[in-house]
Amino acid sequence: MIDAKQLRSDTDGIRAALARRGAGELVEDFLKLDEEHRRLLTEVEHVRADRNAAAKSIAEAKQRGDDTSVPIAKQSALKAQQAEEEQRLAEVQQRMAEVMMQMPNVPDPTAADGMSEEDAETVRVYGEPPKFGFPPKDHFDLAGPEGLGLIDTESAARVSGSRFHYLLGDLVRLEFALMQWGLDKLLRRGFTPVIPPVLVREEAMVGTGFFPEAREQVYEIPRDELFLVGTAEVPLASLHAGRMFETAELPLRYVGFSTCFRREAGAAGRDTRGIFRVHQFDKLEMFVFCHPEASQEEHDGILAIEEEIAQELGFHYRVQNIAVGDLGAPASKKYDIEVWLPGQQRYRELTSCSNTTDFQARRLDVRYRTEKGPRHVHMLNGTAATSSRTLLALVEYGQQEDGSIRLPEVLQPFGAPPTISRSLVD
RNA sequence: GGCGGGGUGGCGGAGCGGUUGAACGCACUGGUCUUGAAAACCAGCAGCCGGGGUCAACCCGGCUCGAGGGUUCGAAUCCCUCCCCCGCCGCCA
Repeated sequence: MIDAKQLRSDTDGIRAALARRGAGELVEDFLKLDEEHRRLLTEVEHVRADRNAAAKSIAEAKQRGDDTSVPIAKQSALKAQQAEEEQRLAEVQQRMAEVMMQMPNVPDPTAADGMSEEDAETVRVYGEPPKFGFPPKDHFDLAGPEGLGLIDTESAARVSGSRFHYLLGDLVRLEFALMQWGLDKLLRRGFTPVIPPVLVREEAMVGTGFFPEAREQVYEIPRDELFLVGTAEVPLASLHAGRMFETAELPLRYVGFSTCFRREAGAAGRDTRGIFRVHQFDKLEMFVFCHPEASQEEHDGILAIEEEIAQELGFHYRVQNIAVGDLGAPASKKYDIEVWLPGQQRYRELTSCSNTTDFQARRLDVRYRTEKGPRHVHMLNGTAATSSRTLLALVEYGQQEDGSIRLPEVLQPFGAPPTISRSLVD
Protein backbone atom coordinates (compact mmCIF):
# COMPACT_ATOMS: atom_id res chain seq x y z
CA MET A 1 0.00 0.00 0.00
CA ILE A 2 1.25 3.43 -0.93
CA ASP A 3 0.88 6.34 1.46
CA ALA A 4 -2.14 8.37 0.35
CA LYS A 5 -0.60 11.52 1.78
CA GLN A 6 2.51 11.07 -0.27
CA LEU A 7 0.36 10.37 -3.29
CA ARG A 8 -1.22 13.79 -2.89
CA SER A 9 1.93 15.74 -2.06
CA ASP A 10 4.17 14.14 -4.67
CA THR A 11 1.63 13.22 -7.32
CA ASP A 12 3.90 13.79 -10.29
CA GLY A 13 6.79 11.90 -8.76
CA ILE A 14 4.70 8.88 -7.89
CA ARG A 15 2.83 8.93 -11.17
CA ALA A 16 6.12 8.90 -13.05
CA ALA A 17 7.53 6.18 -10.82
CA LEU A 18 4.46 3.98 -11.19
CA ALA A 19 4.33 4.63 -14.91
CA ARG A 20 7.71 2.91 -15.12
CA ARG A 21 5.97 -0.28 -14.11
CA GLY A 22 2.84 0.42 -16.11
CA ALA A 23 0.57 1.48 -13.28
CA GLY A 24 0.54 5.25 -13.79
CA GLU A 25 -3.14 5.51 -14.60
CA LEU A 26 -4.08 4.24 -11.15
CA VAL A 27 -2.83 7.55 -9.83
CA GLU A 28 -5.46 9.38 -11.89
CA ASP A 29 -8.15 7.03 -10.60
CA PHE A 30 -7.04 7.75 -7.10
CA LEU A 31 -6.94 11.51 -7.50
CA LYS A 32 -10.45 11.64 -8.90
CA LEU A 33 -11.86 9.55 -6.09
CA ASP A 34 -9.79 11.35 -3.51
CA GLU A 35 -11.22 14.71 -4.47
CA GLU A 36 -14.76 13.42 -4.27
CA HIS A 37 -13.96 11.70 -1.03
CA ARG A 38 -12.70 14.85 0.62
CA ARG A 39 -15.74 16.78 -0.50
CA LEU A 40 -18.12 14.20 0.94
CA LEU A 41 -16.03 13.81 4.05
CA THR A 42 -16.21 17.51 4.81
CA GLU A 43 -19.99 17.42 4.42
CA VAL A 44 -20.41 14.39 6.60
CA GLU A 45 -18.09 15.74 9.25
CA HIS A 46 -20.07 18.97 9.44
CA VAL A 47 -23.27 17.05 10.04
CA ARG A 48 -21.59 14.90 12.63
CA ALA A 49 -20.14 17.91 14.41
CA ASP A 50 -23.58 19.52 14.58
CA ARG A 51 -25.17 16.43 15.98
CA ASN A 52 -22.35 15.88 18.45
CA ALA A 53 -22.74 19.42 19.74
CA ALA A 54 -26.50 18.98 20.00
CA ALA A 55 -26.12 15.73 21.91
CA LYS A 56 -23.81 17.47 24.32
CA SER A 57 -26.23 20.30 24.92
CA ILE A 58 -29.03 17.81 25.49
CA ALA A 59 -26.92 16.17 28.15
CA GLU A 60 -26.31 19.54 29.78
CA ALA A 61 -29.96 20.52 29.61
CA LYS A 62 -30.92 17.27 31.22
CA GLN A 63 -28.44 17.92 34.00
CA ARG A 64 -30.13 21.21 34.68
CA GLY A 65 -33.51 19.55 34.61
CA ASP A 66 -34.74 21.39 31.49
CA ASP A 67 -37.23 19.89 29.09
CA THR A 68 -35.32 18.09 26.33
CA SER A 69 -38.12 16.77 24.16
CA VAL A 70 -37.82 19.46 21.49
CA PRO A 71 -34.07 19.16 20.82
CA ILE A 72 -34.35 15.38 20.91
CA ALA A 73 -37.06 15.40 18.27
CA LYS A 74 -34.91 17.70 16.16
CA GLN A 75 -31.98 15.36 16.48
CA SER A 76 -34.10 12.41 15.42
CA ALA A 77 -35.12 14.18 12.27
CA LEU A 78 -31.52 14.66 11.18
CA LYS A 79 -30.67 10.98 11.39
CA ALA A 80 -31.94 9.91 7.99
CA GLN A 81 -30.12 12.70 6.21
CA GLN A 82 -26.89 11.80 7.93
CA ALA A 83 -27.28 8.14 7.11
CA GLU A 84 -27.76 8.94 3.45
CA GLU A 85 -24.65 11.11 3.26
CA GLU A 86 -22.60 8.54 5.11
CA GLN A 87 -23.76 5.91 2.68
CA ARG A 88 -22.41 7.88 -0.25
CA LEU A 89 -19.16 8.45 1.58
CA ALA A 90 -18.80 4.74 2.28
CA GLU A 91 -19.23 3.93 -1.41
CA VAL A 92 -16.46 6.27 -2.43
CA GLN A 93 -14.24 4.91 0.31
CA GLN A 94 -14.87 1.42 -0.95
CA ARG A 95 -13.86 2.34 -4.49
CA MET A 96 -10.82 4.15 -3.18
CA ALA A 97 -9.72 1.14 -1.19
CA GLU A 98 -9.96 -0.98 -4.33
CA VAL A 99 -7.72 1.39 -6.25
CA MET A 100 -5.23 1.49 -3.40
CA MET A 101 -5.21 -2.29 -3.28
CA GLN A 102 -4.36 -2.52 -6.95
CA MET A 103 -1.57 0.00 -6.74
CA PRO A 104 1.85 -1.66 -6.61
CA ASN A 105 4.76 -0.30 -4.62
CA VAL A 106 6.72 2.69 -5.87
CA PRO A 107 9.79 1.27 -7.60
CA ASP A 108 13.24 2.19 -6.46
CA PRO A 109 14.95 4.62 -8.86
CA THR A 110 17.78 2.13 -9.22
CA ALA A 111 15.49 -0.76 -10.20
CA ALA A 112 16.08 -1.66 -13.85
CA ASP A 113 13.86 -0.21 -16.57
CA GLY A 114 11.57 -2.36 -18.65
CA MET A 115 8.51 -4.54 -18.42
CA SER A 116 9.75 -8.08 -18.82
CA GLU A 117 12.13 -10.68 -17.54
CA GLU A 118 14.49 -9.94 -20.44
CA ASP A 119 14.84 -6.35 -19.29
CA ALA A 120 16.69 -7.30 -16.12
CA GLU A 121 20.14 -5.80 -15.80
CA THR A 122 23.03 -8.07 -15.03
CA VAL A 123 24.74 -6.58 -12.01
CA ARG A 124 27.66 -9.00 -11.96
CA VAL A 125 28.68 -12.46 -12.95
CA TYR A 126 30.48 -14.83 -10.63
CA GLY A 127 32.63 -17.71 -11.74
CA GLU A 128 32.56 -19.64 -14.98
CA PRO A 129 30.39 -22.40 -16.33
CA PRO A 130 31.68 -25.67 -14.91
CA LYS A 131 33.60 -27.90 -17.35
CA PHE A 132 32.86 -31.56 -17.66
CA GLY A 133 34.83 -34.07 -19.67
CA PHE A 134 31.52 -35.40 -20.95
CA PRO A 135 28.13 -34.02 -22.02
CA PRO A 136 26.47 -32.89 -18.78
CA LYS A 137 23.03 -34.20 -17.98
CA ASP A 138 20.19 -32.40 -16.29
CA HIS A 139 19.10 -33.16 -12.74
CA PHE A 140 16.21 -35.35 -13.79
CA ASP A 141 18.35 -37.55 -15.99
CA LEU A 142 20.76 -37.85 -13.11
CA ALA A 143 18.39 -38.34 -10.18
CA GLY A 144 15.16 -39.40 -11.86
CA PRO A 145 14.02 -42.94 -12.63
CA GLU A 146 16.58 -43.31 -15.45
CA GLY A 147 19.38 -42.30 -13.11
CA LEU A 148 19.72 -42.63 -9.39
CA GLY A 149 16.00 -43.08 -8.86
CA LEU A 150 15.82 -40.48 -6.10
CA ILE A 151 13.13 -38.32 -7.66
CA ASP A 152 9.83 -40.05 -8.35
CA THR A 153 7.41 -37.83 -10.23
CA GLU A 154 5.39 -40.66 -11.67
CA SER A 155 4.13 -41.99 -8.36
CA ALA A 156 3.54 -38.44 -7.19
CA ALA A 157 1.50 -37.76 -10.31
CA ARG A 158 -0.75 -40.69 -9.47
CA VAL A 159 -1.09 -39.64 -5.86
CA SER A 160 -1.26 -35.87 -6.19
CA GLY A 161 -1.04 -34.83 -9.83
CA SER A 162 1.56 -33.29 -12.04
CA ARG A 163 4.32 -31.07 -10.61
CA PHE A 164 4.46 -33.10 -7.41
CA HIS A 165 7.31 -35.41 -6.53
CA TYR A 166 8.70 -37.84 -4.04
CA LEU A 167 12.23 -37.12 -2.92
CA LEU A 168 14.09 -40.25 -1.83
CA GLY A 169 17.20 -41.56 -0.17
CA ASP A 170 20.33 -39.45 -0.33
CA LEU A 171 18.46 -36.50 -1.80
CA VAL A 172 16.50 -36.31 1.43
CA ARG A 173 19.74 -36.40 3.38
CA LEU A 174 21.05 -33.71 1.08
CA GLU A 175 18.03 -31.49 1.65
CA PHE A 176 18.30 -31.79 5.41
CA ALA A 177 22.03 -31.08 5.29
CA LEU A 178 21.51 -28.09 3.02
CA MET A 179 18.86 -26.62 5.27
CA GLN A 180 20.87 -27.28 8.40
CA TRP A 181 23.96 -25.73 6.84
CA GLY A 182 22.03 -22.64 5.75
CA LEU A 183 20.31 -22.34 9.10
CA ASP A 184 23.63 -22.57 10.89
CA LYS A 185 25.11 -19.87 8.68
CA LEU A 186 22.24 -17.50 9.40
CA LEU A 187 22.18 -18.31 13.09
CA ARG A 188 25.80 -17.23 13.30
CA ARG A 189 24.77 -13.93 11.72
CA GLY A 190 22.15 -13.32 14.38
CA PHE A 191 19.06 -14.38 12.47
CA THR A 192 16.32 -15.84 14.64
CA PRO A 193 15.07 -19.18 13.35
CA VAL A 194 11.33 -19.59 12.86
CA ILE A 195 9.05 -22.36 11.74
CA PRO A 196 5.89 -20.48 10.80
CA PRO A 197 2.38 -21.69 10.06
CA VAL A 198 1.88 -22.50 6.39
CA LEU A 199 -1.88 -22.03 6.49
CA VAL A 200 -2.87 -18.41 6.88
CA ARG A 201 -5.91 -16.16 6.86
CA GLU A 202 -6.78 -13.89 4.00
CA GLU A 203 -5.49 -10.86 5.94
CA ALA A 204 -1.99 -12.26 5.83
CA MET A 205 -2.20 -12.71 2.06
CA VAL A 206 -3.57 -9.22 1.56
CA GLY A 207 -1.13 -7.76 4.03
CA THR A 208 1.88 -9.11 2.21
CA GLY A 209 0.54 -8.03 -1.17
CA PHE A 210 -0.04 -11.50 -2.62
CA PHE A 211 -3.73 -10.67 -2.78
CA PRO A 212 -5.29 -9.43 -4.93
CA GLU A 213 -2.47 -9.54 -7.51
CA ALA A 214 -1.40 -13.18 -7.31
CA ARG A 215 -4.49 -14.77 -5.87
CA GLU A 216 -4.70 -17.37 -8.64
CA GLN A 217 -1.29 -18.71 -7.59
CA VAL A 218 -2.50 -19.63 -4.13
CA TYR A 219 -4.10 -22.84 -2.90
CA GLU A 220 -7.09 -22.27 -0.69
CA ILE A 221 -8.98 -24.26 1.89
CA PRO A 222 -12.49 -22.81 1.59
CA ARG A 223 -13.98 -24.79 4.43
CA ASP A 224 -11.73 -23.13 6.96
CA GLU A 225 -11.10 -19.92 5.02
CA LEU A 226 -7.38 -20.55 5.04
CA PHE A 227 -4.72 -20.34 2.37
CA LEU A 228 -1.53 -22.32 1.83
CA VAL A 229 1.45 -20.01 1.69
CA GLY A 230 3.71 -19.95 -1.33
CA THR A 231 6.56 -18.71 0.82
CA ALA A 232 7.38 -18.20 4.49
CA GLU A 233 7.49 -14.51 3.66
CA VAL A 234 3.73 -14.40 4.28
CA PRO A 235 3.65 -15.64 7.87
CA LEU A 236 6.98 -13.99 8.68
CA ALA A 237 5.81 -10.56 7.54
CA SER A 238 2.59 -11.09 9.47
CA LEU A 239 4.41 -12.16 12.61
CA HIS A 240 4.45 -8.59 13.91
CA ALA A 241 1.25 -7.28 12.34
CA GLY A 242 -0.18 -4.40 14.34
CA ARG A 243 3.01 -4.08 16.31
CA MET A 244 4.62 -0.87 17.54
CA PHE A 245 8.37 -1.26 17.93
CA GLU A 246 10.76 0.87 19.91
CA THR A 247 13.52 2.28 17.72
CA ALA A 248 16.18 0.22 19.45
CA GLU A 249 14.36 -3.06 18.78
CA LEU A 250 15.14 -2.86 15.07
CA PRO A 251 16.43 -4.39 12.93
CA LEU A 252 14.92 -7.83 13.45
CA ARG A 253 16.27 -10.60 11.26
CA TYR A 254 14.53 -13.94 10.92
CA VAL A 255 15.20 -17.10 9.04
CA GLY A 256 12.10 -19.15 8.41
CA PHE A 257 11.86 -22.71 7.26
CA SER A 258 8.65 -23.80 5.61
CA THR A 259 7.08 -25.88 2.95
CA CYS A 260 5.85 -23.70 0.09
CA PHE A 261 2.81 -24.33 -2.06
CA ARG A 262 2.28 -22.82 -5.48
CA ARG A 263 -0.45 -23.49 -7.98
CA GLU A 264 1.73 -22.43 -10.91
CA ALA A 265 -1.43 -21.38 -12.70
CA GLY A 266 -0.69 -20.20 -16.21
CA ALA A 267 2.59 -22.08 -16.30
CA ALA A 268 1.16 -25.12 -18.03
CA GLY A 269 3.83 -26.77 -20.14
CA ARG A 270 6.65 -24.63 -18.75
CA ASP A 271 9.52 -26.30 -16.95
CA THR A 272 7.66 -29.56 -16.65
CA ARG A 273 10.80 -31.64 -16.35
CA GLY A 274 12.02 -32.69 -12.94
CA ILE A 275 11.66 -30.50 -9.89
CA PHE A 276 12.53 -27.07 -11.26
CA ARG A 277 8.95 -25.81 -11.06
CA VAL A 278 6.80 -27.73 -8.60
CA HIS A 279 3.66 -27.24 -6.53
CA GLN A 280 5.39 -28.07 -3.27
CA PHE A 281 8.90 -27.55 -1.98
CA ASP A 282 10.76 -26.52 1.14
CA LYS A 283 12.50 -23.24 1.56
CA LEU A 284 14.79 -21.45 3.95
CA GLU A 285 13.81 -17.80 3.85
CA MET A 286 15.37 -14.66 5.28
CA PHE A 287 13.12 -11.89 6.49
CA VAL A 288 14.06 -8.50 7.92
CA PHE A 289 12.19 -5.71 9.69
CA CYS A 290 14.25 -2.51 9.80
CA HIS A 291 14.32 1.27 9.85
CA PRO A 292 13.55 2.91 6.49
CA GLU A 293 17.04 4.40 6.35
CA ALA A 294 18.56 0.96 6.68
CA SER A 295 16.60 -1.02 4.13
CA GLN A 296 18.92 -0.57 1.18
CA GLU A 297 21.81 -1.73 3.25
CA GLU A 298 19.78 -4.67 4.53
CA HIS A 299 18.88 -5.54 0.96
CA ASP A 300 22.54 -5.58 0.01
CA GLY A 301 23.23 -7.68 3.08
CA ILE A 302 20.65 -10.28 2.14
CA LEU A 303 21.98 -10.40 -1.39
CA ALA A 304 25.50 -10.85 -0.06
CA ILE A 305 24.36 -13.85 1.98
CA GLU A 306 22.63 -15.35 -1.04
CA GLU A 307 25.81 -14.91 -3.05
CA GLU A 308 27.93 -16.41 -0.32
CA ILE A 309 25.67 -19.44 -0.29
CA ALA A 310 25.82 -19.80 -4.06
CA GLN A 311 29.59 -19.42 -4.00
CA GLU A 312 30.19 -21.91 -1.23
CA LEU A 313 28.04 -24.42 -3.06
CA GLY A 314 30.28 -23.93 -6.05
CA PHE A 315 27.83 -22.32 -8.44
CA HIS A 316 28.47 -20.09 -11.40
CA TYR A 317 25.82 -17.38 -11.35
CA ARG A 318 24.85 -13.88 -12.27
CA VAL A 319 23.01 -11.27 -10.22
CA GLN A 320 20.05 -9.69 -11.96
CA ASN A 321 18.50 -6.34 -11.12
CA ILE A 322 14.88 -7.12 -12.00
CA ALA A 323 13.06 -4.70 -14.28
CA VAL A 324 10.34 -2.64 -12.65
CA GLY A 325 7.60 -4.12 -14.81
CA ASP A 326 8.58 -7.62 -13.71
CA LEU A 327 8.45 -6.87 -9.98
CA GLY A 328 5.76 -8.31 -7.75
CA ALA A 329 3.32 -5.70 -6.47
CA PRO A 330 4.93 -5.30 -3.03
CA ALA A 331 8.52 -5.02 -4.26
CA SER A 332 10.32 -1.75 -4.76
CA LYS A 333 13.47 -3.46 -5.95
CA LYS A 334 14.44 -7.05 -6.48
CA TYR A 335 17.59 -9.00 -7.19
CA ASP A 336 17.53 -12.51 -8.56
CA ILE A 337 20.50 -14.79 -8.44
CA GLU A 338 20.46 -16.85 -11.58
CA VAL A 339 22.53 -19.97 -11.45
CA TRP A 340 24.06 -21.45 -14.57
CA LEU A 341 22.51 -24.87 -14.97
CA PRO A 342 24.80 -27.27 -16.85
CA GLY A 343 21.84 -29.47 -17.77
CA GLN A 344 19.94 -26.60 -19.37
CA GLN A 345 22.98 -24.64 -20.54
CA ARG A 346 21.48 -21.41 -19.31
CA TYR A 347 20.97 -19.18 -16.29
CA ARG A 348 17.89 -19.91 -14.22
CA GLU A 349 16.49 -18.25 -11.13
CA LEU A 350 17.95 -19.78 -8.00
CA THR A 351 17.11 -17.26 -5.30
CA SER A 352 15.54 -13.85 -5.08
CA CYS A 353 15.48 -10.99 -2.63
CA SER A 354 13.17 -8.01 -2.47
CA ASN A 355 12.93 -4.75 -0.62
CA THR A 356 9.24 -4.07 -0.08
CA THR A 357 10.01 -0.80 1.76
CA ASP A 358 6.90 0.20 3.73
CA PHE A 359 4.39 -1.43 1.37
CA GLN A 360 3.74 -4.51 3.50
CA ALA A 361 4.33 -2.62 6.74
CA ARG A 362 1.52 -0.24 5.82
CA ARG A 363 -0.93 -3.02 5.06
CA LEU A 364 0.08 -5.00 8.14
CA ASP A 365 0.43 -1.91 10.31
CA VAL A 366 3.93 -2.53 11.59
CA ARG A 367 5.44 0.64 12.97
CA TYR A 368 8.14 1.93 15.26
CA ARG A 369 8.28 4.94 17.49
CA THR A 370 10.24 8.04 16.56
CA GLU A 371 10.48 11.50 18.14
CA LYS A 372 8.09 12.70 15.45
CA GLY A 373 5.56 9.95 15.98
CA PRO A 374 5.18 6.42 14.64
CA ARG A 375 6.58 5.43 11.26
CA HIS A 376 6.18 2.30 9.24
CA VAL A 377 9.11 -0.09 9.20
CA HIS A 378 10.65 -1.48 6.07
CA MET A 379 10.51 -5.18 5.28
CA LEU A 380 12.74 -7.34 3.15
CA ASN A 381 12.79 -10.96 2.15
CA GLY A 382 15.20 -13.27 0.43
CA THR A 383 15.68 -16.93 -0.38
CA ALA A 384 18.49 -18.73 1.38
CA ALA A 385 17.98 -22.20 -0.10
CA THR A 386 15.27 -24.41 -1.54
CA SER A 387 14.65 -28.12 -1.79
CA SER A 388 13.96 -27.73 -5.48
CA ARG A 389 16.29 -25.38 -7.28
CA THR A 390 19.22 -25.31 -4.90
CA LEU A 391 19.02 -29.07 -4.68
CA LEU A 392 18.85 -29.67 -8.40
CA ALA A 393 21.72 -27.27 -9.01
CA LEU A 394 23.82 -29.28 -6.55
CA VAL A 395 22.95 -32.42 -8.45
CA GLU A 396 23.92 -30.95 -11.79
CA TYR A 397 27.14 -29.34 -10.57
CA GLY A 398 28.30 -32.48 -8.80
CA GLN A 399 27.67 -34.92 -11.62
CA GLN A 400 30.37 -37.38 -12.58
CA GLU A 401 30.72 -39.29 -15.80
CA ASP A 402 29.47 -42.47 -14.15
CA GLY A 403 26.26 -40.75 -13.09
CA SER A 404 27.18 -40.33 -9.44
CA ILE A 405 26.98 -36.97 -7.70
CA ARG A 406 29.80 -35.43 -5.73
CA LEU A 407 28.59 -32.99 -3.09
CA PRO A 408 30.31 -29.92 -1.64
CA GLU A 409 32.45 -30.60 1.40
CA VAL A 410 30.79 -27.78 3.35
CA LEU A 411 27.60 -29.84 3.54
CA GLN A 412 29.19 -32.97 4.88
CA PRO A 413 29.43 -31.85 8.53
CA PHE A 414 25.68 -31.33 8.30
CA GLY A 415 24.90 -34.86 7.19
CA ALA A 416 25.30 -34.83 3.42
CA PRO A 417 27.07 -37.85 1.96
CA PRO A 418 30.27 -37.04 0.05
CA THR A 419 28.90 -38.75 -2.99
CA ILE A 420 25.55 -40.02 -4.14
CA SER A 421 25.78 -43.05 -6.31
CA ARG A 422 23.61 -45.83 -7.56
CA SER A 423 25.82 -48.58 -6.25
CA LEU A 424 25.15 -47.51 -2.69
CA VAL A 425 21.43 -47.75 -3.21
CA ASP A 426 21.36 -51.06 -5.06
C1' G B 1 -17.07 -29.69 20.25
C1' G B 2 -19.59 -27.91 25.34
C1' C B 3 -19.69 -24.39 29.43
C1' G B 4 -17.63 -20.05 31.90
C1' G B 5 -14.35 -15.45 32.03
C1' G B 6 -12.17 -11.74 29.03
C1' G B 7 -10.36 -8.43 24.70
C1' U B 8 -9.58 -0.56 26.58
C1' G B 9 -3.57 3.98 24.95
C1' G B 10 3.72 1.60 24.29
C1' C B 11 2.58 -1.72 28.75
C1' G B 12 -0.54 -2.77 33.18
C1' G B 13 -5.33 -1.44 34.55
C1' A B 14 -10.19 1.59 35.87
C1' G B 15 -14.66 2.94 33.59
C1' C B 16 -20.15 -0.42 32.32
C1' G B 17 -25.81 5.04 28.67
C1' G B 18 -24.51 11.39 28.80
C1' U B 19 -19.97 17.30 29.36
C1' U B 20 -14.68 10.31 29.27
C1' G B 21 -10.41 9.81 24.06
C1' A B 22 -10.74 7.55 28.43
C1' A B 23 -9.04 7.64 36.06
C1' C B 24 -4.58 5.59 38.18
C1' G B 25 0.22 3.27 37.76
C1' C B 26 4.60 2.03 34.73
C1' A B 27 7.48 3.46 30.58
C1' C B 28 8.92 7.72 27.74
C1' U B 29 10.08 13.28 26.94
C1' G B 30 11.07 18.23 28.92
C1' G B 31 11.87 21.17 33.37
C1' U B 32 13.08 22.28 38.81
C1' C B 33 16.51 20.60 42.44
C1' U B 34 21.87 18.42 42.57
C1' U B 35 29.17 19.03 41.85
C1' G B 36 27.09 14.76 38.85
C1' A B 37 23.63 10.82 39.12
C1' A B 38 19.52 8.81 41.69
C1' A B 39 15.28 10.19 44.37
C1' A B 40 11.55 13.85 44.77
C1' C B 41 8.48 17.48 42.53
C1' C B 42 6.13 20.06 38.08
C1' A B 43 4.60 19.55 33.01
C1' G B 44 3.80 16.86 28.50
C1' C B 45 2.69 12.21 26.29
C1' A B 46 -2.72 7.31 21.67
C1' G B 47 -3.43 6.72 16.55
C1' C B 48 -5.64 7.83 11.97
C1' C B 49 -8.29 11.32 8.70
C1' G B 50 -10.00 16.21 6.94
C1' G B 51 -9.90 21.75 7.09
C1' G B 52 -7.19 26.28 8.31
C1' G B 53 -2.32 28.12 8.92
C1' U B 54 4.12 32.26 9.05
C1' C B 55 2.73 24.77 6.22
C1' A B 56 6.67 24.12 11.90
C1' A B 57 6.52 23.56 17.50
C1' C B 58 -0.27 25.72 16.22
C1' C B 59 -5.80 25.96 15.87
C1' C B 60 -10.71 23.66 14.47
C1' G B 61 -13.45 19.29 13.32
C1' G B 62 -14.24 13.95 12.53
C1' C B 63 -13.26 8.70 13.47
C1' U B 64 -11.25 4.87 16.53
C1' C B 65 -11.93 1.37 23.51
C1' G B 66 -10.91 -6.80 19.10
C1' A B 67 -14.04 -6.57 13.97
C1' G B 68 -18.78 -5.73 11.76
C1' G B 69 -23.96 -4.70 12.35
C1' G B 70 -28.11 -2.84 15.60
C1' U B 71 -30.88 -0.05 19.70
C1' U B 72 -30.71 5.30 21.31
C1' C B 73 -31.22 12.36 20.67
C1' G B 74 -26.47 10.24 22.69
C1' A B 75 -22.64 3.74 23.29
C1' A B 76 -16.06 1.91 25.59
C1' U B 77 -20.68 1.12 28.35
C1' C B 78 -27.04 -2.23 26.07
C1' C B 79 -28.32 -6.15 21.93
C1' C B 80 -26.72 -9.48 17.65
C1' U B 81 -22.89 -11.92 14.54
C1' C B 82 -17.85 -13.03 13.93
C1' C B 83 -12.52 -13.30 15.44
C1' C B 84 -8.99 -13.96 19.26
C1' C B 85 -7.15 -14.98 24.39
C1' C B 86 -7.67 -17.50 29.34
C1' G B 87 -9.97 -21.52 32.48
C1' C B 88 -12.68 -26.18 33.09
C1' C B 89 -14.97 -30.59 30.65
C1' G B 90 -15.11 -33.80 26.39
C1' C B 91 -12.30 -35.69 22.14
C1' C B 92 -7.55 -36.82 19.89
C1' A B 93 -2.25 -37.42 19.93
